[in-house]
Amino acid sequence: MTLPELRARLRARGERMTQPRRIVLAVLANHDDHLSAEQVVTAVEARDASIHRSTVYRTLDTLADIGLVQDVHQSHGPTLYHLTPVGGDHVHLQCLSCGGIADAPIDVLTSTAGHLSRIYGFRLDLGHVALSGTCADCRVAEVASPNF
Amino acid sequence: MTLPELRARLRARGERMTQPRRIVLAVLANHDDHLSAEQVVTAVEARDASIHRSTVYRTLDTLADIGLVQDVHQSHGPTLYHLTPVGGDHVHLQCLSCGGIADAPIDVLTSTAGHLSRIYGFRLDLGHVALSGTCADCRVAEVASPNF
DNA sequence: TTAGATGCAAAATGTTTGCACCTGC
DNA sequence: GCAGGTGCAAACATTTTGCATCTAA
Repeated sequence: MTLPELRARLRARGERMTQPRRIVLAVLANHDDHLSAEQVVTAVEARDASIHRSTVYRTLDTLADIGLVQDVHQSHGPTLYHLTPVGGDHVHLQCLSCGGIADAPIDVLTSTAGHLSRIYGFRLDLGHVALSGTCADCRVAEVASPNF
Repeated sequence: MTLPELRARLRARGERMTQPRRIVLAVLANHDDHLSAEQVVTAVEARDASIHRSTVYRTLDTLADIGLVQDVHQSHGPTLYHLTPVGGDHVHLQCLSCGGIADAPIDVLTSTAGHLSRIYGFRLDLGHVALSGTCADCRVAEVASPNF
């Protein structure tokens, strides 16, 4: 999404396009991986040192409310942020061993989502989900040196 | 699981059954819902005020390492703990609206788990998973007062 | 012009750590 | 007796908040 488009979406919600918001959006747009608030703060400060960390936190919060960014919660460590993907949501796979996060298409969860909705009335929030487990690389490493 | 059994499992790992550990286990055994470390601290202090919060954190950590307790990570808020269920793992469904956590049987995720293992080599940690979404009650509330 | 956004400092929240002392085995 | 566990105090990491000031529209 381009900055004018993002601005239009902000305005549509009665929000203003300010310098800090412009820079936060630019930072997120320049990274395809997921960033912690602290990483965003660092990247924002590199562009404009006068922008305060609390503003970055508030901005990420606002953008998440609006739906322009999504937050992912890790098992350990801080919340991560990324621009809402245009092509639709993805699921996050977090490796408890190396901490890495990989994306997977939502259809790995569609049958689960239907199941939960039908049986429990629970509407699964697909983009927000972070599934914990062990990635392929770490499984190999486990076999190589078991229990260590 | 009874205390003697828990003690045996501790000893099997070379760990000691101490007063703080006894009390933490008793507290967890007396709650079928999931408790935050802070809630465990409060309950433990009610039984023995001399037990320090850091000991509770360390104890929960140790017990989780051993596998006697499991930790669940919420979208917002602290890590929750519960005794490892004897009947096998369950999945946690967290409502982003009311914050409530409900349990569901693991089989809602078994097809997803198979899928992830086959296609991505990712081994899903079923008991650790907390799925975000909206619970049935909050969905009803949404319909009653949309966008508020 | 003015509602809403920001900068700052300070606090809140949740958790970890270093170290001297204590205790279960 | 002694390795391992505990209490304490202090640090740490992440995030939130109150308030005066500033700025986009």
